[in-house]
Amino acid sequence: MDALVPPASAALAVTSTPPAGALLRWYDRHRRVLPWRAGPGQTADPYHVWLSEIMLQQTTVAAVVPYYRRFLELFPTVQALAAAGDGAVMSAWAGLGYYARARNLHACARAVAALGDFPDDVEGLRRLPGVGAYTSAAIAAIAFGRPVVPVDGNVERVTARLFAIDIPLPLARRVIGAAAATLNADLEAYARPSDFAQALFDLGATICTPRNPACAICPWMRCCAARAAGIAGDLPVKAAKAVRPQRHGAVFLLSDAEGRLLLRRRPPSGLLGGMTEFPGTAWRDAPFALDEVRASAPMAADWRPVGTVTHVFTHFALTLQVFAASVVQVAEDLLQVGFLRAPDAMATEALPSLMRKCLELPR
DNA sequence: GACTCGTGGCG
DNA sequence: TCGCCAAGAGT
Repeated sequence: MDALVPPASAALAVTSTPPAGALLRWYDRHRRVLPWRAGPGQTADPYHVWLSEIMLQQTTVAAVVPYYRRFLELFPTVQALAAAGDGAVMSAWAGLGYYARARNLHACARAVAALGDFPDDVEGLRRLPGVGAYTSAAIAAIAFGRPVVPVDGNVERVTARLFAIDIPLPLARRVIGAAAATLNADLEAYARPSDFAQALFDLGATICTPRNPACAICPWMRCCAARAAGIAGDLPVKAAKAVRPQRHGAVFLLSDAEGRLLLRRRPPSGLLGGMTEFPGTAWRDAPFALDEVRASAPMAADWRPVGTVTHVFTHFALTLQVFAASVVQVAEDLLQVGFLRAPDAMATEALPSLMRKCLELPR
């Protein structure tokens, strides 16, 4: 690769802005109906837009929808969310992943409640916890009609293809971002920032998809450089990913005479920060031998192996050996850091999916 | 810029 | 089966 002549230079010579009108007309006809989305010609509630945007970070629409509905039931307004307890918020978020989002969500709600309302421009929004470059632009465009183009994975992909930018990500971010920012130079886009942003999302989600893009029915097929070159499906180019290490651990399901289970709280930050878990060993590269496991158990008991749980995190895979035991009474000292919960109270605990898998093993 | 940080669905 | 992927942010 010749570093002095970036491959995108030729593509960027495509100076004509893609016609926003074609995309907007397509959007008016084919827009997705989503619970946080306002109807045609209506303006969405900033609280709804913000909540959905936080939930949608690195998360599919299908996964978000039930959580979004539940949050609105539990916390109908940003003030209600601000006034809620940490446990209620983390419990409602449990299973959705990336739990720093939930902690920042709560902090952000309190900040907005203190301000009185959401800031209505990019700069103000950008200062809120959990609101970065993308999300501030998305809320500003969708909820406040600011003429900005939020660059998420969809817009990144659409833009890389439109201009045939074949610089590998993440190096290509700046070039793609600069190209994306030109998309609303078109007056029709400038006049409908909210619809234009969401049209780009919908295009990326339903036509300009990562694999097998449906170029034949794309409203921008005539101005797409990648399509013309027959390489749409190959863009954007991504850097090779690191290998995912395999880690190991053991967890203990300890129940007392009343059937209550011993839980503990994880540290407030880091992996699964602030979430509930069953006590267990630290996680390490090597599997644990049985005698090691018994020495790590929270208290002496008749520990039975009940199975194995595998779980894949973003940067490592985890295999947990799960052990169960019943005792008449849980040792007093364990309740210094841990606590007991009845099985029917597990639904309202902030248990991450990893721990739910442990709980669901037949014992 | 490079890491960290979840989860479930899909080809 | 398994790697890839999803409306990224914080450090």
